[in-house]
Amino acid sequence: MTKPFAKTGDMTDLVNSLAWLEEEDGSSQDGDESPEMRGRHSLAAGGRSRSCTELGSEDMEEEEEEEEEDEEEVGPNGEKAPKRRGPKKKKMTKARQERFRARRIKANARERSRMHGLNDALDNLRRVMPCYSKTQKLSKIETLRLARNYIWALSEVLESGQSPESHGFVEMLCKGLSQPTSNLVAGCLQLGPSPVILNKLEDKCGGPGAGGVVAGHPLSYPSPGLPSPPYGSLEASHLLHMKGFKGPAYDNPSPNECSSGTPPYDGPLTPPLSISGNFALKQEPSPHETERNFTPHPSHHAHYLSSHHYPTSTAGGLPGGPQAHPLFQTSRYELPLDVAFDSFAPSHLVTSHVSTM
DNA sequence: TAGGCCATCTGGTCCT
DNA sequence: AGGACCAGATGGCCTA
Repeated sequence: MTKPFAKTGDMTDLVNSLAWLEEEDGSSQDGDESPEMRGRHSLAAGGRSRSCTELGSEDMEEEEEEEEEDEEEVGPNGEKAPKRRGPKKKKMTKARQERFRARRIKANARERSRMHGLNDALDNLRRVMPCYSKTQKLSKIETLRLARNYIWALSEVLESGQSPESHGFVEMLCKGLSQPTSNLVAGCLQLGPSPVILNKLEDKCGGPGAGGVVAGHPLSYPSPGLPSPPYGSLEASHLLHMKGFKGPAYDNPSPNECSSGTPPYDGPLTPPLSISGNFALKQEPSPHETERNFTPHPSHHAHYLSSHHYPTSTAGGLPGGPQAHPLFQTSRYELPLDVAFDSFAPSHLVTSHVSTM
């Protein structure tokens, strides 16, 4: 942080601050600093410089006051500058300084937890996005963009009966997204495990096989000189959604034709207004808990496999497509996927909404 | 090594 | 006075 120093630019302040810090340094910066933080700040220089500047600013504040007390500021040319208006700052006594410091520490902790809350919310949002992957997280900005597009696209589905399998749907999803994210979304929709989608795409692209789909599908968003991304996943709930969807212009013959392995949702219909209830289901445990409980869809395996390479380094793709990978046959996850995803699916909202229309 | 993304600290502002 | 929110600054990590 340079701001505080910019105030005075005096190195002696830094030295003083350092001295002050030496006394307090034992207790890191905040008493409740998380292990992560400790890790991040294990670099003494980084953490220390922050503390220094921070403390420095306080010390400087104090010194400034002392210096300015009852003195008229003198300009560079010796002329007297007008006295500073406004209420005089209170003298920074030691006690006041400590209180100030304590408040700052508390404020930092609050700010940290506030940001954690924000990030948790963002994570929850990621989980209901079409291309959720635990390992390949969308960036914050991309998550928000995709969310916006997703809402937009779903609205279109509801209002105009546009098929969620249509080009338009994917195009809406990808609007304004970065190339890699667009690729990811397109890849998800192309290579998701849902036979519905695969069949449709195969019809459109003429030719079975994921490779063909990727290569030839008009929805792919090719990076110049790079192959289309490859694998990704359509979040299972979204597949459910698509399966169950019966919009006005939806021509999917029957849900039974979709044999993705996930039965159509036939539980109690969620009223359209149960958004909160729906998301209440997703009051997922803290990230630490989800670490343990995570129940990936097969498509998540694809993501898991590809995540470390996505998006641009996946030059060759998986031979035979993600579904051919052994991991899809030997899942190490035991929870029944359907259950997990039924309770997981934000698609209930849309599905039930549509089905009651 | 540059650029993107992120977590954190910080001071300012507004509100209670 | 204190909390919430915000934006700027900074430095670390990762990837192309």
